[in-house]
Amino acid sequence: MKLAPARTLCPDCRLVDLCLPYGLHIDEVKQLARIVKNKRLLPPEEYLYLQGDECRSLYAVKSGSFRCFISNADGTEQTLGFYFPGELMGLDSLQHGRSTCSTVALETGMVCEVPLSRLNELCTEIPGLQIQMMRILGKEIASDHDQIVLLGHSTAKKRMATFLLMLSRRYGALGFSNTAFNLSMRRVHIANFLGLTIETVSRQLAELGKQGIITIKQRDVQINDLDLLKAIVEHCSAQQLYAGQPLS
Amino acid sequence: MKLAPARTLCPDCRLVDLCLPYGLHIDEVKQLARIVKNKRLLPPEEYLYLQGDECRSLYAVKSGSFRCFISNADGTEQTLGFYFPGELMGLDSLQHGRSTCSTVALETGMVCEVPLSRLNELCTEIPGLQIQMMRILGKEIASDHDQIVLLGHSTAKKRMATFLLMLSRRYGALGFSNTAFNLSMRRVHIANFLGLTIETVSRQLAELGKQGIITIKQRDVQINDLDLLKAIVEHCSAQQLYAGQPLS
DNA sequence: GAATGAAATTGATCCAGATCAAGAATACCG
DNA sequence: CGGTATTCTTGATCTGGATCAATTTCATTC
Repeated sequence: MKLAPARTLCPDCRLVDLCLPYGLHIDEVKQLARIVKNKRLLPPEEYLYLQGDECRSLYAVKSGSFRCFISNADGTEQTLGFYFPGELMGLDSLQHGRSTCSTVALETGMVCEVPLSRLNELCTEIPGLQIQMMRILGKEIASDHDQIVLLGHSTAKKRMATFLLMLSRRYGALGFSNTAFNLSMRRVHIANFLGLTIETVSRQLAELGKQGIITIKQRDVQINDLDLLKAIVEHCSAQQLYAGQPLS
Repeated sequence: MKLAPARTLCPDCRLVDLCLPYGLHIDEVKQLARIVKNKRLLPPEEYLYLQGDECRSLYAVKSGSFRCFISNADGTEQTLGFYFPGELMGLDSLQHGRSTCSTVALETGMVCEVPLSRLNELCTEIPGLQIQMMRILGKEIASDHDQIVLLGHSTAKKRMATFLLMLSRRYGALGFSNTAFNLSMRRVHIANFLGLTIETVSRQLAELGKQGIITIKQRDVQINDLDLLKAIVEHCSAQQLYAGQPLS
């Protein structure tokens, strides 16, 4: 998922309208580009930052995808989310200047580092940038809320369907197909994100496959019936949807 | 939980160091106080705003407590969190100017309304205020992450213990006792917040009572052994802690 | 292309917490 | 104060997803 060549600056970046500069005037974008430093290329499995690290920057995803997670005292992990191009990582460190989670590259990826001190200064000069920061933070909060609802109230099937639809929407927004994509994360990370075990993830994917709603081969996903997937999310269980008609 | 008389302005409010003005100079606090409007008194069960409402303000809790929740299509609710004095409600509406959740008073409470347009203006004039906003937003994100971890990975007992400790910490921070307090929410809201049923909440509380860790009578909670409660959260199940020694 | 190891699938069993079903305690109100 | 409606507790049973246990599939390396 490489969207832009490495040295592109914000004004020429394809992600300009999906990222921090959204809504800014061209000269404001140039100002912002001036404070962005250290574009960094990360190979798969490399950590961007670790839980507890001092963290005085935000990181925008330029290409690739990332996984953010919390390590518990008992050695287990909880995946908090996945990040795709145009999204801002490290927002939780705004609280104390220290990250409360770790972030790792799922595939080769590039990030743009935005030092917080410079960003704060620029926010006072460019009101639109401050508004956009608030929008991004509000969005992060709203999406965390969605995750809380998902983990608090849903069956395994609904969690799986919600996950696939979330990927579909985000890939679509980036200009990729919203019905055929490649999972950049392993089953264990999906399981971990959805509060399930890998066995359950595997079984749910298999069942969606048997019902013809998706076709899945390892990491390759093809969504055959987006509406049915949405129906699973809106109602509760897929069985109900099929009541009275034979499957497969 | 009435901390301050109704008409107190920010500079004289007891919550000044727990709320939005934290870290500001006295004249900056006065500037902030000038944009705060419509202190509103809400009786129990009254809604501050509804899911989907246009929402161009943030609301600081001055007294009382509030519950924030999302209503699902199937009629179920997910409680996202509880708000106590000094905390800021409505942060998710920063995304689109529309609230993604409903907020309701649990008991008689007072809120201070902070119009977003004025707040944004003031943030460009007072760098400390902008920093504080970022801190508050980062804190909200980090606490949502904690909730995701709790819902994704914990037994009923651990959820219950975590909940009690969270209340203990927050009441303590407000200057109240951190070992004896009154629950302002019903069992159903606790259940709903923790992704459990009321029956499970009731049973877990009863068991903590039998073990002598807490004493609970309806809404009155007395924590007898804070360390043991912490141990339940850090380890996994209380049974392990008691291995080998008779209970009660 | 065979050998090794990691990741994913599939099957069998188990259990924590949900659900169902009474009761008990408390609050509300005329 | 008694009657009614909520809210909470407690007990009995059930079940979705976890756990345990093989396989199978895929990726990597020589």
